[in-house]
Amino acid sequence: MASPSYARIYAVVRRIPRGRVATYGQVARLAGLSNAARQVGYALHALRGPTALPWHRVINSAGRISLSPAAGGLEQRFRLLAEGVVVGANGRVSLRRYQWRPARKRFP
DNA sequence: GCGGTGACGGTCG
DNA sequence: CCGACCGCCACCG
Repeated sequence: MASPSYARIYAVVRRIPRGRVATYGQVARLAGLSNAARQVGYALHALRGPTALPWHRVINSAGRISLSPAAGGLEQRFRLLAEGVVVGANGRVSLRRYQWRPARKRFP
């Protein structure tokens, strides 16, 4: 990770509980960043390769897997299903049921 | 330094 | 429920 922003982003992603999901924008806000949803996607993309980070728990605000199947969307779907998150054939996930809702929003 | 780009998001038709 | 547009902003060639 080259920037402190990435570190913050990764720290938030790491807190997403198993079986729950968070949106890119949500991660950005929780990381104390602003209008940085796009950066979150970039930070995750920068991981490339095996990682302990639960990157698959991050989806877009529409409640869908944003990553193309070939680029990893398939794996993401697979991982989510493995932890009990229902994913529709079109990559659809019910935010209503699975979105992570931390007790406190943002950190001081 | 500049312009294109994208694992985004909100709005509008 | 789409798709088109636009605002955003760090990366990369």
